[in-house]
Formats: sequence, structure tokens, C-alpha cells
Amino acid sequence: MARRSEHSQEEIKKMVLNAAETIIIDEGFSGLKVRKIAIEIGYTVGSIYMVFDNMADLIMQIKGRTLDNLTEQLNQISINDDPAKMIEQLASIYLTFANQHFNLWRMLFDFSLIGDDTVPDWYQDKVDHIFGIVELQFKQLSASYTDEQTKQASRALWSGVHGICILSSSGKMDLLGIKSIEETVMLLVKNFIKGWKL
Amino acid sequence: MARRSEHSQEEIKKMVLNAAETIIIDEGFSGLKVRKIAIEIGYTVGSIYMVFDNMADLIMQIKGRTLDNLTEQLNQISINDDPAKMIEQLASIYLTFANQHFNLWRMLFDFSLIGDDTVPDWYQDKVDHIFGIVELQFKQLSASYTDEQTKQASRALWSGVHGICILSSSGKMDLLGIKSIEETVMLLVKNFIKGWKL
DNA sequence: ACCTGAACACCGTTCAAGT
DNA sequence: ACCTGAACACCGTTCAAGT
Repeated sequence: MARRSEHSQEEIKKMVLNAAETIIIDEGFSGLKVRKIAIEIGYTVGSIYMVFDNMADLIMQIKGRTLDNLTEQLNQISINDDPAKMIEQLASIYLTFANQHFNLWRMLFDFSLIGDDTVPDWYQDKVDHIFGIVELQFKQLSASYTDEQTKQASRALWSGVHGICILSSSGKMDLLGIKSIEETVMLLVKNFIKGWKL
Repeated sequence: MARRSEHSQEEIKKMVLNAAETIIIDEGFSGLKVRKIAIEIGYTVGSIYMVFDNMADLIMQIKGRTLDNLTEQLNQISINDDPAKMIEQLASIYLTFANQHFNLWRMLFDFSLIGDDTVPDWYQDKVDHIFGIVELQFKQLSASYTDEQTKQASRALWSGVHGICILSSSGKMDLLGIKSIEETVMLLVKNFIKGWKL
């Protein structure tokens, strides 16, 4: 065998990523294996290494797609005159995303996957862009702060919202209930903004 | 060979945990291997399975010790009349701990280690106890809230502090600088408390 | 009873060999 | 040039066999 040319390299790349995502969604990250992906797309393991450097590379690409998906969701935000309401909405969208794409979202913050994965620039840019979406709303909130202060405040609150999502997800998501988590997120957002405004 | 009885089971258990911690500190979690631990303590792999069910069990024990260590640090807090100051102090201790025991701290929130690790009760108790330390200070802050509201507020803020530590650690710890991270943590704490108090 | 170490199943990764 | 699949190194885990 060999030399089939049924799919272009680019097509195989997408097939691999799609198959990998499905596996992660269904079985969690620990269920992701090269051989399983190969079977799924009808190729052998060697072919996967034609289009990806290694597993670390493949994982990074998946994380990139997850960030793109999240960005798209955040951009679905409906316009509101009150920037505080928009920040609350962003937080709500984030929480919903974390729940709907739980296994993929979880992967974004797993760093034991590889020892010293130095984050590539294109990936960091995607992360920064998401922070930028929140920052934009913070600018509308109070014009009397410097850009640096606004940036720090938006980072503080957004990291905080993320922290609630993460800690809630590990162990007690079901016990507290997702409704209660949304309340907790809103509590953080509202009180922080109340303290920060003016 | 076999049958040495140079150490009791309990001694071997501690030797394994100590060796494992040293490896994690020096090389990160991804450097932790059964065979490496065995060599380090002068036994063979089989002996490790005499005192631990498996790697998941061993990891849980290490995480437990890390939580104990953290609790000890948080209890070093110096008494202050202003509960807000004490909460700030707790946040500062947490950030310091995350930095000083980076690899061990990071492990606490890695869930890809095993597929579905159901958290044991004794472990969840340790986590709850840490939340309890913060909650106690929140009670002093405002007596006009219900216990449920106090609990939710302390969870919201503490999760938020944790979120800043986590997101800062992934990628940009050096760029922003630890000094700046402490500032960001304090910004979150102060503004949240300002918004919540009364 | 305590401990060994060979064996097993299962990984990611490589690369000579086919078409 | 594209793809295969056997081979390699390296995991965690088990367990019959020694003392």
C-alpha cells in the first residue's frame, strides 16, 4: 500500500483535529491516543506525524480552535447601554461555554501535558484578544482611570470569574449546582464593579 | 533477595512521598515516574505498590500534603483588628505559596492525571477547611449578611484570587512580574470588599 | 510476610520499505 | 511524494518466585 492521495495534507489535518476533538468531548483528554485518532480517520499513525510535529503540537492546535470558538461566543454579546451589564453578560457567556464544552475548556489550563511547553505567539495573541474584549467594556465603565489601570482591573475581574468556574468545576459542580455558580460569578462581578467604579 | 524489613510499611510510605515530592519540585509533575521513585528510595517498583494502590493514589496523597502545608501557612496570619486587612494578608500568603511551591501547587488543579478521579472525602474536607479560614474573616467583615451569603461571598473572592494566580502563572508570570500580580490580587480583594461591605 | 524483577499491555515516535 | 506498519523506547501495573 501507500500513496493514496485521497486527501490533501490540509484535509488530513482537519480530519485529525475533528476526530481528536470528538474523542476529547466523548472520553475526556485522557482518552486521546494517536492510534485511536488514526483508526477514526482511516489512516495509520505515521500519517498523523506527516501533518503534526507531535502530540504537543496537535494539542496546541486544538486549544487554538477552542479559543477561537470561545471568542466567537463572546462576540455574540448583545449591545447594552450599561457597560456593567455587558461585563455581566460576558461572564455569563464564559460560564456557559465552560459547561457546554467542558472537556475542551478544561484542556486550556492543563499544563502537565508537556513539561515546558513554551506558548507560541499565535496562541498568546488569541488569549490576549479575549482579555481585550473585556478590557473594552471596562474602558466604557470609567474614563477617569489610566489605560494601565483599566487593563489591570479587567484582568483582575476576568481572572476572578475564571477562578470561580475552575474551582466550581473541580469536585462540586453538581453539588452547588450551576445556577448557584452563576450567582456567585455575578456576585463577584457586581461587587467588584461597585467598588471600582467612579 | 527479598524480605529485608529494614523499614516499616509506614516508613516506606513516607520515603516514597518524600522522594516523589522532590522529583516534582525539581523536574515538574511530568518527571514523576514509578521507576525513578524506586531507584531514589533504594527499593524496586513492586514495593511501591505494597504501600500505594496505584499512581493516582500516590498523587492524591501528595496533593493532601500540599494542602496541609498551605493550611499551615495560612494559619501563620498575624492578628489584625481590620478583617479586610486579614483577608488581604491571606491572599498574599496564598500567592506566595503558589510561587514558592509552584510545581506542587500546580498539581492541585490538574485533572487530566486520571480520567474520572472522584475526590475522596478526606481530601474534600481539607479543601473545605481552607475555604473556611477565609469565610471566618468574612463573618467579621459584615454581620448583616446571612451565613449563606457570607459563604458565597468568601468563595467568590477566594476563587477569584486563585484565578489570578492560575492565569498569571500560565505564560506570563515573568512578563508581568510577581510584584504586579500581587497588585492585581489586592485590587480584586479591595474592590470586592468595598462593594460588598455594609 | 516482605520484596524482587521479569513480564505484560499500552503508550508516543521513528523510519526503512513499499507504491 | 505519500503512506504503511513494524520496531523502539518508555510507561504503569501485576504476580509468580524467591528468602
